[in-house]
Amino acid sequence: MDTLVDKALVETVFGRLDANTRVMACNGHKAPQSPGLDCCDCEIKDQSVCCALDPDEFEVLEKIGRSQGYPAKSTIFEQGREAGFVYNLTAGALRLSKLLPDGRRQVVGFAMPGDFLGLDFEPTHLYTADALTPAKVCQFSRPGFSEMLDDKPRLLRRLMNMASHELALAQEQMVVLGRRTAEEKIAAFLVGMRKRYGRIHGPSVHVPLPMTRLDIGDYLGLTVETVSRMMTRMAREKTIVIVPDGVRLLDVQRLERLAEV
Amino acid sequence: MDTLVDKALVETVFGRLDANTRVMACNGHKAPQSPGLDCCDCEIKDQSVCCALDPDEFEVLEKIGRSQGYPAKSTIFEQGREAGFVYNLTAGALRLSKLLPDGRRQVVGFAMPGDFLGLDFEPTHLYTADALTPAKVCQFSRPGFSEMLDDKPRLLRRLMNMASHELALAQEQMVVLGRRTAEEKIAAFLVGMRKRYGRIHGPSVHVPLPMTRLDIGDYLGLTVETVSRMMTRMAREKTIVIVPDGVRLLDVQRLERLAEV
DNA sequence: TTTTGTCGTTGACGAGGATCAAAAACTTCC
DNA sequence: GGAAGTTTTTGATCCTCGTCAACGACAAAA
Repeated sequence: MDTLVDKALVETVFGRLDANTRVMACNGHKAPQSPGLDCCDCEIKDQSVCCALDPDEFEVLEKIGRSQGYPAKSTIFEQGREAGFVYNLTAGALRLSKLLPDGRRQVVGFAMPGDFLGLDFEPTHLYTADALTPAKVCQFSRPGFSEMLDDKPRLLRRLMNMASHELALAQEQMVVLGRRTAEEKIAAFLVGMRKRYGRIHGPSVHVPLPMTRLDIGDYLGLTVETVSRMMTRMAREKTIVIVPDGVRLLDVQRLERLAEV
Repeated sequence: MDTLVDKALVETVFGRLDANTRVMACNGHKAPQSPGLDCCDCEIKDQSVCCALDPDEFEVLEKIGRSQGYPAKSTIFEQGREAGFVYNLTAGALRLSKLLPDGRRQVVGFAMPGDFLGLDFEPTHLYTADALTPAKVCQFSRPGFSEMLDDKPRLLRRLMNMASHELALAQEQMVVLGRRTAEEKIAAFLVGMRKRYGRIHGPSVHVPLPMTRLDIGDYLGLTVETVSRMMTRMAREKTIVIVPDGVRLLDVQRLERLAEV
């Protein structure tokens, strides 16, 4: 089973790293030719798990990992297939979804840069990960990564914290799915997305939505039509503005009131 | 945020322990007078996390932990309150629930003997844990337990696996909440409870239900009335029989078809 | 340019489950 | 044993959201 962790949490967990640490990590080794890791160019290296490592530990990581790009709409891994890797998303956005035999679908999450997938070590993937935008990941072979975990308890401890934070988010999503109205679901979704983007690009009322209305519906337990209706209603009521590729939040307070715990 | 782990998983993770290990753990120390741990009498000591420890490690555990009984309907800990302990349920059943400000409630899980709560280290509890039956827990102070984790990577590794298994269950519950009909939800619930009891007491078509219909409704995102109606309908259709304190499953195949992934 | 496909929006209608109300069954406690 | 409270069941009615259908906007392909 795969685990997804939040970049902002990584930061919390590891503490913001100073420039020194970063340079050490980057200078501690020669960037290998492709395939291999390309960490000096990594957009999020100062926030990802990697920065928890000493230079020598970093060298091990590099041996078992490599950078990999995926075009939009491509599949990183598929539900039911053998799980060979652990992934750290460094750019782009992913949709994580579970499919029922009759075609019904539940989106269990959206991954953003800094998120980690596959921290569990189930033999097969329990959901499918598709790229919503062109995406870049660092991928590590499971046996190698697992061995490394046994060797680096500090790293393991942090991943543990990330996993339990992920569980907290999943339980919060249960409340949304089980006990909230369509309007509240949309509000909770928009506020949640804003929060996640805020951690990466700083707070803003502009919320990019790389996923379709269908994806949002499958995430919130609604149909496309209901998602569309609710969003146009919110736009009519001047709570949001629908813009290409996302929304602009006009009345954040109202949305937060609708979404409040 | 609190983590709940499945006893059967512990067993999987640790491997079934041989009698030798058990005796060692139990003999490795003198059982302290109350308050303190009372491990020699523990019903599930051969399956709980404790058995992952050497005798000397066990001694540390005993220093920071103590056994504690809770009567039915009492609260072990409450959403929003400061989280001072980590809990290992050794007897009874708990309801784990989140409350919205307006009174709506979502049950995020039911804990059974062997389950672990509070593995995360959030400052406050994110849900309330109430005893459905008289319950017994081993509770450990967080600072002490945390220190121990830093010291025992093998223990940490196992707890990590338990946490990510818990996340997998949470994601499966998202599918139930978001994409299943009332009938399918009940079927999934009954099949799931049967599976959990089966791991503790061996497979049986008799499934005890220590929670009320209201609890079940709050777990599945339904009202009491719908839960009651669906269960009586299943009884009318000879799929189940409703007995005092639970149900007897007559047509497991049909239930599993309704609940299938 | 036209064609084709995907995605988003809107409307009409209906069903599944919620809500409201009340009685029955079961517990708990004098 | 009876009284009071809780839990479960059942019925009648309502309403939110799903379903079905059609159209418009937009992008990529021909």
